Amino acid sequence: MAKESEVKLTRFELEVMGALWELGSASVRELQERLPEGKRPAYTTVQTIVYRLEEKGAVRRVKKVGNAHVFEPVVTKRATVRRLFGELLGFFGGSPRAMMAQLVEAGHLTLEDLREGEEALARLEAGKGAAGAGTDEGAADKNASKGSAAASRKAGEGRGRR
Amino acid sequence: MAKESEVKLTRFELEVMGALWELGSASVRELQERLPEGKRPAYTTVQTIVYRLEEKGAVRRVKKVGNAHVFEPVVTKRATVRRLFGELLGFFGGSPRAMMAQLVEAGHLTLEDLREGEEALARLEAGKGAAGAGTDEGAADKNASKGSAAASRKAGEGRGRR
DNA sequence: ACTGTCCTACGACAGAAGTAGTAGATTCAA
DNA sequence: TTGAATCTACTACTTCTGTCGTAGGACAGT
Repeated sequence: MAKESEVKLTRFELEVMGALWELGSASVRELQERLPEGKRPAYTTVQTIVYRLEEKGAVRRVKKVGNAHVFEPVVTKRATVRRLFGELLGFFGGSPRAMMAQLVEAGHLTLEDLREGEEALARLEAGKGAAGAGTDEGAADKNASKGSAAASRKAGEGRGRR
Repeated sequence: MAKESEVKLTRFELEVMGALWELGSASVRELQERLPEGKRPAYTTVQTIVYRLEEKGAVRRVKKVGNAHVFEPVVTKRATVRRLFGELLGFFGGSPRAMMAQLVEAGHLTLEDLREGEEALARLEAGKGAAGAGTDEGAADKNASKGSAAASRKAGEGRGRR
């Protein structure tokens, strides 16, 4: 079985995926508008990226709103972060410890951050043993942190004609 | 001043830099041989990468051993890890905490790893206040974890004749 | 002085990535 | 039914990356 987490994404593709993970699902235009002002490419540029992401199997179109396709992530943020984290680890001989040390020394991680990690660990310990928990994976992240305002704007809003 | 940490490195370039950070300084051949067997490209391929790294200002040639140039990193591992880590953070809205949580949940970080972080932090607390500590940066990492056996092999070894 | 080995400097290329324009189909509101 | 506003599906181009090959220079040993 072709591991979905095998897909290699470029920086820009990751950028778009990031937006998509946030929105949960979105149209090309929504994704474009979600990109930081500074580096916001033309609509068709984003479209191309989305198409390529589709070819790579990282996203898929789920429905149409108005005449626009709405895309949804296929590869999870989790799986992707895993991969990227792994690459980072590579620089430390695969030792998370060595990495932690440097991150802390460089001031990227505070005591609170570490504590949070421990708490997460505790939470995990507590709520496990039940149904298939653990490394889950499988479907797109449902952890859309912010407003999952998919399909808003003008694209298919107050249209009920016919 | 042009931030040296601004240099964008590709995956493969990072791979080579990783080898160079380990060795401290090395010739093209040494770098090539340090790459994992599976994906060890031709000598000239590595050479090209090194040249491009030189153009980007990520490495520089420090001397010649025999007739081979010896390169040394200019951008630090630390600065690079910082950048990459920052990119990862981007997926979590810049919140190290959120990231820690996910990393822990995904089983990438164990309690020991977190502890190590805390210890590093403690060490930091303890040994600070003295000479220029802190976020240092500036010169190439001197933390060559393993054998900094730069310039070994045949390239300029047992050649003392004339 | 000759020769084999190892480097360096370039030059080439194919494929990936980034960036967009265009023609034609859809949709929506008058 | 018309027209403006959008989209989609291509097509195109330029850079960037990954990969090498080759010609010619340096050296070390014979």
